[in-house]
Amino acid sequence: MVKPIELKSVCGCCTIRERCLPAGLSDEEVLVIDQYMEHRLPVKKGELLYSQGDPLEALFAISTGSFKTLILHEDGRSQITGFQLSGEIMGLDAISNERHVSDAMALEDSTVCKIPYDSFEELESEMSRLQHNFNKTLSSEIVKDHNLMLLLGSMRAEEKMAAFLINLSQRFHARQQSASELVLRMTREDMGNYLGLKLETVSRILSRFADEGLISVQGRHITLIDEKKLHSVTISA
Amino acid sequence: MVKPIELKSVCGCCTIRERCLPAGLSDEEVLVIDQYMEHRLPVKKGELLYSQGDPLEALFAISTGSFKTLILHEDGRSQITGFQLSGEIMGLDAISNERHVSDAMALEDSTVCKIPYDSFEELESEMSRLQHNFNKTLSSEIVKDHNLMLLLGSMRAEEKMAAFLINLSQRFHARQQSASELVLRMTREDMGNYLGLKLETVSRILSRFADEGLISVQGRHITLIDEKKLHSVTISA
DNA sequence: GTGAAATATTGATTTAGATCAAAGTTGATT
DNA sequence: AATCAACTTTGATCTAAATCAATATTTCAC
Repeated sequence: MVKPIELKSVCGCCTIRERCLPAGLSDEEVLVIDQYMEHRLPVKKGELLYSQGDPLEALFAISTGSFKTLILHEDGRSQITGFQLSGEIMGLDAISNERHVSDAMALEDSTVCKIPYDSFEELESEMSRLQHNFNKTLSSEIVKDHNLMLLLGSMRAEEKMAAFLINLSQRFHARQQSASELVLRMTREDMGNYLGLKLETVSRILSRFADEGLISVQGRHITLIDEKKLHSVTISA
Repeated sequence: MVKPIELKSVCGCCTIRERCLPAGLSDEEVLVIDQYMEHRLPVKKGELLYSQGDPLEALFAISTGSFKTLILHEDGRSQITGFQLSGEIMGLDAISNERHVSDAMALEDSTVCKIPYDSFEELESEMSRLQHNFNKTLSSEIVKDHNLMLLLGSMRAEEKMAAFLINLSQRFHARQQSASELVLRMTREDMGNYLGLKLETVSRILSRFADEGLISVQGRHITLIDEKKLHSVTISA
């Protein structure tokens, strides 16, 4: 009889291991991290994983599904700061003052892996590779945010929409999903909020792109038809 | 004769020590970090500390003066991602893929302290307090960026300008400078770029604020007169 | 100190996207 | 399968900010 190896390691056998926090770690290291985590907790569509003001207890990695994160202004306005897909880490903005400053809402029925932040910092000091990864994770978030600032600050509506679709396409592709058949999980209003546009503008521009043969639109199912042309929209008025 | 103590520790005696990377570290720890740094390197107004594409060699802390950081889009557009003051760390976005993705330009004659990134990561694994601080530093940058997204995505021009002035005022105040007498080091165009506005709009709104008695404007010297009213501009149309 | 270049202000006009409004469409729930 | 609520599309109109344009002012190099 063959002896089962590492039955206990959930991360070790996870299909997204190399696109998640344990990327590049040894099996032994992953096994250690594993012990501190809660794996694949279900979150129903529309549920909040955490909200503004909650004390930081843990970081979350998306196992399956997707989320939106948003911050609230005192006058009631909100800004969606990102749409997160599998392998992406949520809660990073809470490290700053040990309280969440954003809400994280599931866009579909999802599962997340949870690691207490205290444990995480301990593991970090024991595994320099984990520390290195985490610095990169945080830095990538900053780069991503800066790119969104460029989009929000200087792009026109069509350019924003094209950039958004291309970005989603690339991220789906990295997850072995189709790069051209996009199933959007967010509303037109969410897209607009994220891009600094009104929902009507989002709708109009999707229709226009469809008229021009760049994409086809059936509700939230969008097919990229001419990705090259779509890309050219993002770099020229 | 009195024996001088810790003559070698530059950070140890630095007036901004507690608002900089060594915040909260022991004198011994600071002394260690000190050995790896180059202190108070001068950077002339208009000079680039690093630019997009440069390999990440070091992180920089501003000792005196100020900088703007900006990213460039392939079509020539740019977005200023921040204005940095003393004690703030620059180069964080380069950790992600070990290359700078932004330019950092001195807005006035300035001095910076430089720490090689390799050394920094080693120090981090030896000093858990430093690691903790650095996680917070990176997270704060993310929070700051998210707030700018809210501004760029959903605020009107007047609200943006008011929020900008209040933010600068607070940061000057934290540095023992006047919270009401602001000496701006950036052009109207820089402000506009940062806020997603054109320079004419920046100029007009400053004039309007002055007409309404909220501020007074003499070129780049701006005095906040009615800060309460100014704040109310940021939370209501 | 002088002149040129860079920066800032103000006015007139235009326009991209917001707002207001009215149907459609989708999908969840009973 | 019917119903209701949430979401989406499309049209007409409005408006905040951009653009175009003309001076004014500041700054810096010589």
